[in-house]
Amino acid sequence: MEEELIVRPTSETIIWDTYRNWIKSYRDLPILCNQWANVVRWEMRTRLFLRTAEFLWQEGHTAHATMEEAEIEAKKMLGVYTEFAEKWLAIPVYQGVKSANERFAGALNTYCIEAMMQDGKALQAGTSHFLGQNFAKAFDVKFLNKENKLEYVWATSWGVSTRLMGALIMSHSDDDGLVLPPKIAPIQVVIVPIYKTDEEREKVNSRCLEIKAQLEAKGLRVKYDDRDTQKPGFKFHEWELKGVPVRLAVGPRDVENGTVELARRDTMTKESVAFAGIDAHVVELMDVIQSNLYQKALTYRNEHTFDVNTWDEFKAQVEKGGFVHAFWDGTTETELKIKEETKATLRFIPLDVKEEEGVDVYSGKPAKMRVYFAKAY
RNA sequence: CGGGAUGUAGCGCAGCCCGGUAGCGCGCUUCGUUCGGGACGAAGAGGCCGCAAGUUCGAAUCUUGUCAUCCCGACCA
Repeated sequence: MEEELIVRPTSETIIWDTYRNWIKSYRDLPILCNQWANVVRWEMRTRLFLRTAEFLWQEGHTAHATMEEAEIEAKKMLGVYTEFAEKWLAIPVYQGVKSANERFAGALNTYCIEAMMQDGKALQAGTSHFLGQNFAKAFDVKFLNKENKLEYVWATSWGVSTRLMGALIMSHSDDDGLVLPPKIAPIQVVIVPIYKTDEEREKVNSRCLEIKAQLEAKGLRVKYDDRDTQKPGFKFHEWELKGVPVRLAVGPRDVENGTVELARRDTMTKESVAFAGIDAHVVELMDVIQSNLYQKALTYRNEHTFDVNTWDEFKAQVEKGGFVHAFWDGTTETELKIKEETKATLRFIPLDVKEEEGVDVYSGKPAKMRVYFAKAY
């Protein structure tokens, strides 16, 4: 091949090989490279969307002159991911730090956001690593600082992947299909006309077009399903399956009465609303649905997070699913034993963990904090 | 990689044990009646039975090989 093809599990080696050539002075710092790339992993067992042998992800790599600056960057990106998950995908996440055992190889700290799926299993939704000077040393990336001294750079890397699509699906969907938060729904509103005769169709059609124009003027993404080949009931189910947040149905009676039938995907409720002011009503509803989905997922997550104090409780709860919040003595040994006996992994140490006195739920040794365990994807 | 299973019409499956030249549901086509929550009736179209050998008068069915897919088993997005 003329072009070099690189198959990789992550791009650190490519990036750092390049950084060595790019970074010479403190004036070259900080530096940030962001890319979307396909990466491959050897997976014993794959899982659609959540664990695939090849996946598309976004990865960022930064290098800094100081440790502080790199730490701030790593946490900043965790914040960006948190905001995206919660505000856009409506998926509540816990922010945490991985234990030494779960840490990314080569990182000093691995920050993560962890979500709870509807089946009670945890899912890591994104990570941000504080790499310290490890990669700089491994790839010999040094710079001259203001004092004219040679120093290794401090680094971070962070990423999210198409796994987020799996998280989205598993967080909100129900037996009727996909449920999409308005902010990311490709179609936010679908309009379905109802008619029997050509005459009715004519009337209903112009009303629907009117509504569509009004909604689009407000910046909404609207689909007018005027297919004459499918009947209304069929269309209702089809758009529900695809997760469209709001459906408007307009029939002869509505045109007559100046109303529109409005159905919400998140609550599966229907109501008759006035045609006048429908645009403002729907715009407002987008926010209502967005926050309702988040709230629902948050309630679910909270109801599936349990404080546990004994080993028996621990085992029983892990079996049932959810996050288990328990004292940990801080050793890898205990962490591995717990995993061996329950298949639960230490998901994270909360970012805002508070020190408190306790005894480890497994070893009975003194513990200084509670951490989160769960079975995970 | 280890264990288990499955490949038959566009999709989901039955038939295989007890060989006789393939059937059901959905979907598709036509006509009529329907049309505010996945319509109904009637008539149709559609299949080298994963692939290759073998046994047999005859193979979707038995034998062997081969390919593919799925599920289960300790992971680092």
